[in-house]
Amino acid sequence: MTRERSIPEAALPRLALYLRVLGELTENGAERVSSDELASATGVNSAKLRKDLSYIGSNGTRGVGYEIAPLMHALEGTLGLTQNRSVALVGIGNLGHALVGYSGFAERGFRISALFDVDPDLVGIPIGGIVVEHTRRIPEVCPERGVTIGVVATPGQAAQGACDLLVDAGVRCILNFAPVVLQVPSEVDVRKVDLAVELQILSFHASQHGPGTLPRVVNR
Amino acid sequence: MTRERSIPEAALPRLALYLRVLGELTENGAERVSSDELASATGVNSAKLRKDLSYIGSNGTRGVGYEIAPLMHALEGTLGLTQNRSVALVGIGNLGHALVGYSGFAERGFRISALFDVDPDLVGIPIGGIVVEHTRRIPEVCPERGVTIGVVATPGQAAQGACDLLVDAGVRCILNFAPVVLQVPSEVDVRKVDLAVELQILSFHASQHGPGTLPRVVNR
DNA sequence: AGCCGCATGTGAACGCAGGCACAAAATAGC
DNA sequence: GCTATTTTGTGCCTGCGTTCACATGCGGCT
Ligand SMILES: NC(=O)c1ccc[n+]([C@@H]2O[C@H](COP(=O)([O-])OP(=O)(O)OC[C@H]3O[C@@H](n4cnc5c(N)ncnc54)[C@H](O)[C@@H]3O)[C@@H](O)[C@H]2O)c1
Ligand SMILES: NC(=O)c1ccc[n+]([C@@H]2O[C@H](COP(=O)([O-])OP(=O)(O)OC[C@H]3O[C@@H](n4cnc5c(N)ncnc54)[C@H](O)[C@@H]3O)[C@@H](O)[C@H]2O)c1
Repeated sequence: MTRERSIPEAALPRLALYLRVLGELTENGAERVSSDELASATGVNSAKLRKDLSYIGSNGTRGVGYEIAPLMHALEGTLGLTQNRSVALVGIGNLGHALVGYSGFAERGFRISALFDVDPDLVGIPIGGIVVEHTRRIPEVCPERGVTIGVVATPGQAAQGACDLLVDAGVRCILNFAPVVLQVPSEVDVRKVDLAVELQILSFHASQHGPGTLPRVVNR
Repeated sequence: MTRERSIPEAALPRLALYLRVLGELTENGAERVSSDELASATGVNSAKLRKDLSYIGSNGTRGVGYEIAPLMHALEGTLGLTQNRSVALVGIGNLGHALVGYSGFAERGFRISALFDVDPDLVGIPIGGIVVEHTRRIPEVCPERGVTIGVVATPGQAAQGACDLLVDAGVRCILNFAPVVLQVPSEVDVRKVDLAVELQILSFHASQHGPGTLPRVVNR
């Protein structure tokens, strides 16, 4: 097995993107694709795309292109999607409910298998087919259900505590929606999604675009 | 006014992070902060932090540190947060509802001022105090309400259409939650939040961490 | 008033990522 | 079987971002 030790971090989101677009192409009946086609469908430079694919082994045929099915398989293998990933969600509020109801996770092989909250009105009732457990049961329930990834969607001040419990439970990958910087041991990987930050970056660009950009009516 | 033309793109999320943490420090009664303190609170290298702050002008005092209040003001000015930003949200489903109810936007000066959907059960009823309009009214309503930023939270196949309407309405900044690559004119700035991609990146790291990482029960 | 210590601001080196352009390989056609 | 065509795979260069290390400048102390 060629365990390539060096896939650039910057390539990972693109690999996931290729995988999704390839899935769409398959639905349209395609079996092969060239790097130029896939590049324009994903908005990625074709040379960069080929280099990305080369990180996971040479799956293409020169003069022809890439066979979609094995390429998708290789991508799934690289991203670790062959083993169904089990996800625990902590904090079943507005955002948590939306995440539970989101079909996009299951489609990519992620199964939400445990829900946690501290609200007595929530604990014990099923949401999306899964009974909400009390947060204190994280260290017990997560190993039972083979949880690999933890999602933190609690209010900010509760996030570090939730994170600590997940880490205690052996979870080494955490996706954090709370607007706090989580402190974790070095072996734990945290990714943060901060929507306010996204808006602030857009706001910066809005300021730059037109210096006096106040939204003006489109002339038609 | 020193309009520094060159703030690295990579620094922007950090600037937003500094701003939030400085706000927390203010709540705790702090008035000054050193680059080392702020660096450890944000998890950023202190030299990088100082360089980031230098992009928006020299707000520090050597031997002392940074005065928090003026620094926050400078950050807000740079990020364009002094003018209250008006946000339109298209697609009021599970995710859309969560976004409407999210207080974190208002806290940072973003006001959701228009909601759009095509569902006849939604159009006309108020959600979070704002009446949902039909999507076709985007080009009319957005300029009226001074919308600067559009958020797309429709299903994938509707996202491009929603995006086009926003662009027609003069919106130049778009935050996209749908799992599609939006096509926009070059003057429009799109940021994408794809939760499935985040999970896939975590999944990759989980595969790398322990080669045979199947979640094992914590020994206690 | 002058000196000392301390934190900022930044020059310079390094490393990573992106993109061009071409060589290598495989197929199709003659 | 040989050549032409097409598309992959990649070497090399360029530019950006990060980090180190230190000079700079300011406040406090005597
Ligand atoms: N709603 C959004 O659109 C949105 C967007 C971006 C970020 N966020 C962030 O996501 C987090 C959740 O947002 P929300 O809108 O769902 O908030 P919410 O208040 O609706 O839900 C929070 C949930 O967490 C639970 N909770 C509280 N303390 C807990 C603890 N110690 N352990 C476990 N669960 C606990 C609460 O019972 C509640 O169910 C917040 O940090 C918020 O800043 C939300
Ligand atoms: N729910 C989540 O946690 C989550 C997470 C990540 C990404 N997403 C993405 O966000 C988007 C919305 O997710 P959701 O769970 O809210 O879906 P949803 O089905 O609950 O809501 C979609 C909403 O969009 C509306 N809509 C449909 N066509 C429209 C159109 N042409 N114009 C305007 N509105 C239209 C529908 O009426 C509905 O209200 C999807 O693309 C989804 O992939 C959702």
